[in-house]
Amino acid sequence: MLPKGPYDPNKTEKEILDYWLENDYFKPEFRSEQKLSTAYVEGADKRETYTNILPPPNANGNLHLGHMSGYAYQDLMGRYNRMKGKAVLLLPGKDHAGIQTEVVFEKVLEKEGKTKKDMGRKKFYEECYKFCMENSETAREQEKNLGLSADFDRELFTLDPKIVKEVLQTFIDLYDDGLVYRDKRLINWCVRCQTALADIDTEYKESTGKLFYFKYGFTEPDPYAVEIKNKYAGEEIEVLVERNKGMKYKNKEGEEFKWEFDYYGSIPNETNPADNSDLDVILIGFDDLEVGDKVKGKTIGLMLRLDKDFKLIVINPDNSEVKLDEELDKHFHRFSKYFAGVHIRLFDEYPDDKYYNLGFILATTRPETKFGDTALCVNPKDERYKDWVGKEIEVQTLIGNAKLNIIADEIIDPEFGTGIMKVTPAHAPDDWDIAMKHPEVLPEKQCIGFDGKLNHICGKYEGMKALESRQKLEEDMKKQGILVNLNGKYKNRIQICERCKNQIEPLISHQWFVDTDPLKEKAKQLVKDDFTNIMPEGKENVYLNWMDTPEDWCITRQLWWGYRVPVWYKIQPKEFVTETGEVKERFGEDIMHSMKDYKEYMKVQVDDPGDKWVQDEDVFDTWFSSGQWPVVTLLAKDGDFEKFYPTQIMETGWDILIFWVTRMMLLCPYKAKSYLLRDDKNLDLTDKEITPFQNVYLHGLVLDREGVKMSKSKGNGIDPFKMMHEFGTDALRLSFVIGNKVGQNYRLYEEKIESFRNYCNKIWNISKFTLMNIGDEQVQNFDPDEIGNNMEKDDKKMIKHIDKLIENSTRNMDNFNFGVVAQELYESIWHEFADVYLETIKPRIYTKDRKGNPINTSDEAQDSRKAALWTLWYCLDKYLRLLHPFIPFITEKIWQEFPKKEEESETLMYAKWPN
RNA sequence: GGGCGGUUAGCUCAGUUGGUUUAGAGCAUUCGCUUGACGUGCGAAAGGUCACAGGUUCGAAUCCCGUACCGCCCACCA
Repeated sequence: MLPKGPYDPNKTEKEILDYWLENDYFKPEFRSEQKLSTAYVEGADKRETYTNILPPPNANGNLHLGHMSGYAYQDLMGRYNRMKGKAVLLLPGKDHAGIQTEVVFEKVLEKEGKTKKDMGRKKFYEECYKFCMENSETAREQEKNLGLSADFDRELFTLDPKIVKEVLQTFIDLYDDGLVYRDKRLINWCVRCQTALADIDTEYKESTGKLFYFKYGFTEPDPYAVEIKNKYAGEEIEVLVERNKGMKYKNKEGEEFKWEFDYYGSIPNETNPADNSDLDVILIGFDDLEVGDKVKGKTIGLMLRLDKDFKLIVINPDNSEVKLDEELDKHFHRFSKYFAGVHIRLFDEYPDDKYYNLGFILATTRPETKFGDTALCVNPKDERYKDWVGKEIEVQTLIGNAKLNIIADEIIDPEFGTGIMKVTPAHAPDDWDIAMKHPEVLPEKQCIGFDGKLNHICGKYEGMKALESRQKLEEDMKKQGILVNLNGKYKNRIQICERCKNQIEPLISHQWFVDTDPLKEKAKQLVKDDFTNIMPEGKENVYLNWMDTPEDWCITRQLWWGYRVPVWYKIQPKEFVTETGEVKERFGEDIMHSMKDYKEYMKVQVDDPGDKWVQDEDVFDTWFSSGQWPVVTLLAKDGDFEKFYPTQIMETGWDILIFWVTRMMLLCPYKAKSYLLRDDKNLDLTDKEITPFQNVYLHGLVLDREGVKMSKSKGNGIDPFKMMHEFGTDALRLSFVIGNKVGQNYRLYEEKIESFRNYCNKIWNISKFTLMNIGDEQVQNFDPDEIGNNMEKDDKKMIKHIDKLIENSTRNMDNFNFGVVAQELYESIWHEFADVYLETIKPRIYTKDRKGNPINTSDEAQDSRKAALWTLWYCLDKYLRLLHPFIPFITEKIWQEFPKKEEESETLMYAKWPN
């Protein structure tokens, strides 16, 4: 008998959980003596295995709703497969989560007034390990409370010695196979975290900044420009209006465009000292002019162009309305778009000859990287700069003169800025690529250090933080006449660290990289050939697209928390920047070695080679280890790999498809292969044997009521444990699943969970009603044939309905349509079974009327009653089985009281899925 | 710039290889109900041109083409 009153989840769950755990039901090795149990095995266990290596949550904090929703899916699939007769292994774990944990733990230390540096590497590692172990314990309890039927004795931490051993071995294998290498390269550097980051560990943020147009002016003033300046500065002159609005020009592609300007003229009867033609004049502040008019104005400045076609700027002194800044800005942009190196000098602002030099105008958002420029680059098709390509120029900078090559590359967009770019290979990814393509461009001239400050090659700016120096540079460039224009509201996107949100500084440094090309090929093919199937289907494209990006994977991080790289150097390598900004690494005798030469100074092995050898300071990217998770977890216990690999499913959120699933698909097939070939190099392995999982099920993210992703910082999260306490774990689990489909985000709020609490209570009451009416009857032992003969129309209809439901449910479970299954069950049990069937049979099953007089006493009525009771029993039996994967606690509790055949499984967990 | 998803009742969402039905559920709304499992309930009601426009079909929310709007991911912006 079930207790009276509404369903009490808190009490029941504890009782049922203990029951499950005490009996080792969560272990794949569980065997039962009961013949109807799916764990009943005669002789050796030859049950098919079903394995799900669970995504390990980060060991640095509490579990949240997102974790819980994943567990709900993982567990329901596990329980379903258990009921289908498979030996089910759900293998739990906890992730050390490298950089994230280091950041979190540093904050913990900060509160205690301690720092990482004070503690030292060893102590820090130990303390952080302890911190993670404590958190893991809490998380483990929470996982258990959710009813997650995982084998907790097999739980692993990513820094567990057994795991570490295998992860390091993978690195060594990759090295031996030439798939990892050490290289000096431009990487994303987080100045706050003091580590390199892979592209994927960075984000972009919208920002409004300044776009600086500055001049790389030639070292000598242009004599003609000086001559014009000296002749006309401040003069009143008469100008002949030459042309009017709408003159047509041809642009660099040969297309005609309309060059709109206001007024334009020439100085009659004068000789241009530059080339003996009339000197062109830009007129500002004159109205309604006609060609042929003569006007008087004051010369206020000179527009200089790289091709020496100078233009004098003349303003109408009588027009007080003219806004000079706007007018000049307009002209600057018009001219710079079509002509090389246009800039404007105002006679009174720039009286000295030295300002009248020619030079290139460049646009940049990061003037502080100027000191690292090693070339100028233009588009090869750009007519404006064609003649300059291949030449070397000497230009003025804020800290002295510099020589720069002018090169051409398709990557340059002629439309951007002035169509000419400064190449700063040590501080910008595109520039680095250009330097790699053009051997004449020096790639390494670093002017910003790992501390994010300008270094010694920046002269008086040394020691300033990159961002701080920008203001100072702006002032100085203005003072020296180098800044020719400034767009103060330029919108761009800045790259930031995913973890700490500080701006990324691209820097050159030595790191270890995985040559991903061959691994990506394999990973792509495994999915294309359906050895691994990704759900939802649409995400397969995302996966394949990522596999097509050619970039190698930077796997070293300059942290303390993680797997220390198993590489030893003869003398500790230390990066430094030479007098000229070149990045070097100190190896023994201060020599830069090629990769081949490295080997003399470097050993890749786990054990310490002894004196004079120092271990690499770096640790591996956390994804390098979690990317091997399905293999290394199974290698931790003897025989597991052989038994459980490849696994059947990887269930995780779609948001980490790129982060994690891709990495597993890169490393697991490789790792599985290299493990299997350890003893027998000639083994012939099939793709089916090495792929880590047959299916990838990507669940949606949990959103709040408004459709916004739940997060700590927004404070819109729901505490799953509060929900479990208030409404029951089954209700919470159901709320993740019901009416939801693969890959789709879904909104969650209390009322939803509450409604499933009500549903559980309904099931409770239906069961109470059923058991109460069955009473002492041995329904389970009734002869179905005899009952069939006595059945009435309602019974048959109900049986037919439930048979159809079973068929649908099984098909949908197999097709991963769990939301549909749960919803159909919901509607069936409530609106068919309870609302209709239960009500119609009441008159048949009661033995007494309202007054207590016996009824239904005739043989015929008794037969009919038995048929109804049997049907009740039959249906509830099926419902309990079908519902169990979704709401395990309440169904198990009812199952315990439910009339069962003698050989039936004692636990619903191993009761057969109906068919 | 490349890709993906969504658009169905007031709100949140299902709709399972096109057809069992008048397109369903939950929440909210209205009316009624101490009916012997359940008020965490029961009975009833109201609420939808399935984004828009075309096509395929005996038949379309479902398949195809296009449009609009919303959301997301990736790449790039000197």
